[in-house]
Amino acid sequence: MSDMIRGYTDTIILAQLLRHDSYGYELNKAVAQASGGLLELKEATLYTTFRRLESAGCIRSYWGDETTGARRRYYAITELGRALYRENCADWQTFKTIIDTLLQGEEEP
Amino acid sequence: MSDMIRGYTDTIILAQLLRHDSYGYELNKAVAQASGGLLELKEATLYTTFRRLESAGCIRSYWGDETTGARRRYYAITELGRALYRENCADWQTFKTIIDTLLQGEEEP
DNA sequence: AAATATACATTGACAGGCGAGGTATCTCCG
DNA sequence: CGGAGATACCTCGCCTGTCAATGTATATTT
Repeated sequence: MSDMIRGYTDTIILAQLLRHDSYGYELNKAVAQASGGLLELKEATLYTTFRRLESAGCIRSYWGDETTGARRRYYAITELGRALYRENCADWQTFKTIIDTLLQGEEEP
Repeated sequence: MSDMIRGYTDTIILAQLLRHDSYGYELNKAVAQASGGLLELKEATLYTTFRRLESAGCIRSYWGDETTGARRRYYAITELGRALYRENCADWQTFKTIIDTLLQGEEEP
């Protein structure tokens, strides 16, 4: 079930941008690589998430000054984005504990 | 963000039914209690999930023989349900590792 | 008689993920 | 030169799972 990913794309992207500014294509590769190829954001998801995060004021974008190759839109995390990231990480820790507890399905003796 | 829960209701329910047959209302309370009140399935979600799992052959239902009080529809996990549960648990372990890795957003030195 | 708890169920809205499709640039190979 | 493939961006529309709202019925408590 790949809708486990639901609700994490935001945080995953924010985590990457926390390291350094990045652009869609690169960020996507970084995520794929960091997850050992197990998880990759789909382009449609990636870009709609960028839009969402930007209009929420969690990231901001600017065009790179490539003199060659395709243009790149870079994204940077904002202070609001950092706050959201911290909150989401805390939520993740809590959630993890809850699910771990709930998934201890043990049969009757 | 409560759409972290997305994709786990199935597994949570299956985990409960693995312990013993149960019915909606009771199962719901059990989950709420087990999670320390931090997570509760909404009734609409609960019942639509029952429908989904049943038509997928992962659970089966039967009416309780209450002589008093409201009628109860009990659910039991099937072999298919057990298989799904095992699979989902494995997925959860994998997913947990991936997210933990990805959320290590460290700033540049 | 009314409120509360138990117990089940459906409808319709909403949001996020994503398949499919599209644009443009640059490099490499034959 | 032409075509394939990588880089790089973007959008439309569908699908699916969650959930607020609403409704039913029974039993107990006040």
